[in-house]
Amino acid sequence: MENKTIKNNAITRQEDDFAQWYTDVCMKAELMDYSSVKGFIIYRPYGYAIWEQIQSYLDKRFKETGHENCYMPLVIPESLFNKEKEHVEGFAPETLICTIGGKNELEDRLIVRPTSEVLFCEHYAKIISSYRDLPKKYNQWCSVVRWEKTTRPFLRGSEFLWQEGHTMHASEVEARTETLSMLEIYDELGKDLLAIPFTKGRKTDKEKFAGAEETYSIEALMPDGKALQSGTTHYFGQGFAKAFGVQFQSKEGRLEHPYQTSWGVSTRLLGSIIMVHGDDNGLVLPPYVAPIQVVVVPVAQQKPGVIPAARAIADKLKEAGFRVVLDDSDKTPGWKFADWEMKGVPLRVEIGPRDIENGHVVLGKRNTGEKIIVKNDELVEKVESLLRVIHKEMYQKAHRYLLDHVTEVHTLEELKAALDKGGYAKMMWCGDEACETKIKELTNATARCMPFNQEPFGDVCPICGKKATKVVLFAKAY
RNA sequence: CGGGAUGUAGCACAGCUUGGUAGUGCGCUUGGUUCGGGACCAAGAGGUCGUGGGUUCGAAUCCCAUCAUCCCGACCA
Repeated sequence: MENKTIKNNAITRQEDDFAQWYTDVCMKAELMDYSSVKGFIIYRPYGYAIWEQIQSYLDKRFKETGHENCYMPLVIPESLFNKEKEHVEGFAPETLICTIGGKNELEDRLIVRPTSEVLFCEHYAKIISSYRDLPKKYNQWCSVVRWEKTTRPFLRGSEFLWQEGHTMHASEVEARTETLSMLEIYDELGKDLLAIPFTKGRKTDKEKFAGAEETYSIEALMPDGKALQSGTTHYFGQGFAKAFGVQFQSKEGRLEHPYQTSWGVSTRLLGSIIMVHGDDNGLVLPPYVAPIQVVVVPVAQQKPGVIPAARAIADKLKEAGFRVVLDDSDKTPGWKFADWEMKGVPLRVEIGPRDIENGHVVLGKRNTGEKIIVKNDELVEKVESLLRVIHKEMYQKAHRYLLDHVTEVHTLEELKAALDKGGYAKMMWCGDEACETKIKELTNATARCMPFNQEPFGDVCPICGKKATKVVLFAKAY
């Protein structure tokens, strides 16, 4: 038999060129396409459908926890944007500004929102006057624009889709609780839907959001050893409220500034999913975020009875609540197998004359390649349990990788070695930004976060030798 | 924004050095045979050579500019 291992639509192998592999998957799995403007990508239906799954999970969680959706304008007058100093300095270098309306030059130029803090503040100032008006817990689903210098699909775009929650609270405690509980929801998104173990922690002052008092993040570790910041929550204190004149009268009759938070995740999550789970055959989607959970592939479909049997199986699974597609296109089965593997569909049902005769089907697991024969009357239960198993296996695989790539370091040499290996270098840190900067200069790695489980394993900062009290994770980042 | 690489049919590429009628493979269309891991035969369709300018009788080919993509560095979700 002739060796036919050369595939028509093969993608670059991960070990040959991980970055090219990533781009190949984005394109070949039909997640996105490039547009004619740098950094602005087309979210194709299959890619957008993954985002819709994330949206529907989060939207439900947000509403359950008392948040309301709204929509703010696309543009911010420059004069308004300039009110909070740190915020402006943080975002000014990457704003897109509209200077012409119709045929006239604008007096107050319009910034295409890079984030909407100032718009929410302006509005909140109008509608909040009493403690009875608090808390205000708004969220919006939208896109934002940041004029990025180098861009990559999903990971860093000039425009990206996200949700941004903006809340105002009467007390500091309540706002701080909100900041942490939204981070928790993001973490659960990883556990429930994306099969990604996130590392939760607080950002150092150097890495925090422009204008925030505290920033927290979920970080995901990619197979090339780089960390990807996948979502952030911010505690603002009263900074923005003061800058924008948001005030309320407390129960005691005092005039006070409310305490504010904001939080967001973006389509960058698609990048996390692609890299964390993907393999040399393409995308591997976690079952609960997969737009298509089961694909039914008929074999020898021209033979009488095969298509109807395949359709009956697809219908049965749809009725049971799974997201199912029947592929009765006139490609060969081998082509379909490879194609749906590229698209990362978690479970495949093969059904041909032999199966029909025996009253069973063949199930193929995308994540392991394993094939399982299942009797027709056990199919629904088996699909349900297999999706659960696949999710668990994918989470555990990613979790194992994460655990294998956290290295405790006590010296600069160990830090460098750990970063060369890839993943997080866990270090005791003195808290001085100068040491952080030095690490960046020497290794190009940044402080990803100070993880929540702070178990000191030393008391000397490897950089300056002074007393170290904080556990920090350093890594190269996307 | 600095350094490097690449833009020729939907995709992958050859042709460029030495200027002279646009090529190959895959994909696509039609018909037929096939179908348990990317099938086969036959006949077809499809390209202002990224874009703009220049040199030339003549430019995919030489020159300049510009745009895009990828990689490596400085900024971010």
